[in-house]
Amino acid sequence: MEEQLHPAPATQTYVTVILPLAVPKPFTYEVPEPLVPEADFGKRVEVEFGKAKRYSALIMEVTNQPPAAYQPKLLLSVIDESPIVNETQVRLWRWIADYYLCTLGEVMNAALPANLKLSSETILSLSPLFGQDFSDLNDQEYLIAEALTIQKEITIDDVRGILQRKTVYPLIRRMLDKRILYLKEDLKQKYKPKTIGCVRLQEPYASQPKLLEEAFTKLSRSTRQVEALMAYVQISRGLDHVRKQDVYDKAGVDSTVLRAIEKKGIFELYEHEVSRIGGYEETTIEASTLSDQQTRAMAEIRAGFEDNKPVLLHGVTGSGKTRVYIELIQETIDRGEQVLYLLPEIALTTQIVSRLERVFGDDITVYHSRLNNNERVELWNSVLNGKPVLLGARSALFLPFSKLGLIVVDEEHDPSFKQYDPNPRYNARDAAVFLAHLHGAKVILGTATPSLESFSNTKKDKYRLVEMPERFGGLQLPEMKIVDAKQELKERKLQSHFTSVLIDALKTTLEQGQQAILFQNRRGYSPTYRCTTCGWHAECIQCDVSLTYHKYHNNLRCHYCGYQTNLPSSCPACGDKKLVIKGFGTEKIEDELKIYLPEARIARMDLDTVRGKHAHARLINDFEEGRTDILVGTQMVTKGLDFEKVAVVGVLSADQLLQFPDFRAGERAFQLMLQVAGRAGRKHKRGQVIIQAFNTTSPVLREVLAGDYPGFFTREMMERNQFQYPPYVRLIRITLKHTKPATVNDGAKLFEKVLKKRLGDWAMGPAVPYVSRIRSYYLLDFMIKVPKDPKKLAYAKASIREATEYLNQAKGLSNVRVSVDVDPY
DNA sequence: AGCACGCCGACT
DNA sequence: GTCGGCGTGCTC
Repeated sequence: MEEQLHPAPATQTYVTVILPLAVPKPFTYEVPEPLVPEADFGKRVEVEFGKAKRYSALIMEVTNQPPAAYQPKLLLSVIDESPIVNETQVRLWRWIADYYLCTLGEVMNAALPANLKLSSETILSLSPLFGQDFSDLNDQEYLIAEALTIQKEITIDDVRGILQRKTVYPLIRRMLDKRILYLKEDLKQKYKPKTIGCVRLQEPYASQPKLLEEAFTKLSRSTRQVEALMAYVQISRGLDHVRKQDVYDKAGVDSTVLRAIEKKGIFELYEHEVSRIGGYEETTIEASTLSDQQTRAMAEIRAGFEDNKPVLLHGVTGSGKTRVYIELIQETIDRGEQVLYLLPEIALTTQIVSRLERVFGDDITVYHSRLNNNERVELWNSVLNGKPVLLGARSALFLPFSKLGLIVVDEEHDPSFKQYDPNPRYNARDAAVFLAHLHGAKVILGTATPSLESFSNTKKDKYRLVEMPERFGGLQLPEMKIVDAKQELKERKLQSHFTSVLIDALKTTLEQGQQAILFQNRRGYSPTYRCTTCGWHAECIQCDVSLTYHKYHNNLRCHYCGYQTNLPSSCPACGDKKLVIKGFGTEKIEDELKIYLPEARIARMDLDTVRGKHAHARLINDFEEGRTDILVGTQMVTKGLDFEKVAVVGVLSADQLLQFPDFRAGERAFQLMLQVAGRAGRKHKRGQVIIQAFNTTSPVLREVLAGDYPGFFTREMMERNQFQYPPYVRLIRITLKHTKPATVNDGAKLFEKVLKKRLGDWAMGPAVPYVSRIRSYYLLDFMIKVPKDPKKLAYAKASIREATEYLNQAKGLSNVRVSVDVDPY
């Protein structure tokens, strides 16, 4: 028997991988012999793609089947020791890619935290946590660390140069794991503890106010110290925590004074965690027993779960839905299964989170948009290791759950569960239902104002409906009032945007030491900069929209692309200097309110004022602790906030909500008004809701007034049926874009031809959208209404693909971009 | 998504 | 004569 020097391997191994790019299909690589044992599903691998690009790709399949048409490249390395995703996750990805018409790579991009997606250009720096102790490092790690002490920042390509080798990802991953390296962006978001410096009295003064006089005597040698103590006493009335800063401001002292008083045993300085622990539901949420209503709801929910149906929990604000969730979560944890609790992003910073944290302690983790990349990876791993409860916004859907038992989608109706702009344009609520199906988990969708989609699903017995119509503890629903602004205008009682009814109510509120929330929808009513002579107004140079005036920065900005410019001193069109700011934004409301209620402390909460990392929490904290009387804000004031002392809630202009040019305007208006109304009146007192409107005849207003969801549902469904809108049909919006208007037009004509040939009058368009140009791209929209039938949906999607291919094969039109939005919101 | 290849205008 | 504009097609 002759001996072979190089026995050929019996079979060659290949892997198909997803690349983190918008390439339509998976790619295949050959696995070099030594890497074969490591190459498994769900691990990342380093691959060369194109001429010199390297990416970390994800293994989808290991096979012995060589590709027929080409010779695959070799895999460079296997990055992970164990898989970072499981098969269930990838099944969800596939469903999303298929349902929402995008590539797996795009879904993967949305799903994986940035730290798990290394590429050649990724910039590395030395971790601030890593000292100068190089003794634990091996030779290669040492070389990189040394280079970083000299250069501060290097790219992964630089690492290749330093080490004189091509495969560096596994090494870099190990160094990231060991906290030697950081990715650059992490440094931008340094960890800041969520605390504010506060001051309080030490014992015995804290519990015996009578002794304060003695304290004043003790300090009498220093006037500044007396002033500080006096300031403290004045500020502290009715507050749980007094900020050092407030004492500094009021008494005109600095920290040395406070520290001196601390030394004398009177003050104590401490850091107060900025948690928004509210007063109201504390007692109800943690009550050990369920109310009758909650008990009944639990039974109905269980019955729905038994039948394997998602449950829609329709409970008015204050009915104690959270208490029910807690019960369900506890049961799930006790079974040793995981829970995913989805909330709209903005609601993640509110009281509901701290409530759940108090109940579940370390079992709960919050997945925030503000986490940095290392924290994200840590969280990813903790879910992988079986963390029981995960609270997060829509992207939390992608975390590596292994044994999910329950998904809670809170505020189910909220439009922010739908992502648009970057693919995948998925709806997290709907994807959650599918994810639950994959895990055999239960789903509960909760809201005070169900979306028409979900509610109609209960009518079709696709979902099970559970109702909680009463507020917890017999709380009364607020008194609702619609004020006719047109009438007041006639009677000359209207003061700019405020009716006399609203102003009077606010005055009473302030006199009684209560608080108020005013809601102003932002969309379409932002302040613009106009010339009074010729009517010119400032427009974005890249988008077809007016620029919005921002008082805080004193400049003009585009809300679509972020473009900003200074105020022109004279009109660019006619040269006149009579330029004015026109509009009706929250900023303007705030200013004008100060005229009518000069003594009120007013704060504004909108996209501009909550931009900073802690700004949002701070606004809420101030309001909660009584440092503000009136909170003026946009949608965000409607989300998950409960304040005890809110006596009045005002909706400044219902007209704006109702007149919005969208088939969902009525639904949105109904939801928003009821949500804001839910903020009024808590523990002791019945609240008041004042809705101002010029046109008071809309049926939606009547339904809001009566809190009549069934009436609203029936009427709205009739309209949707009449005009063929969801939930009666499925909508798909297709947007074509190009930098040249003529090119999009030509493209749209071609696209239309194919689409209409296949889809007939399901297809509508092309139409110029409301905003016709964004970031220098001209847009044209098609809308497709597909009957609710899976086969027809598949046919419609195939037709869209065909039309897109046809368009991109046409000469001169290949770079017309086509984006598809299934179930647009 | 990148990136190279390739074919037509304003410049040393 | 070349530099460079971006339209086109490909990447295992």
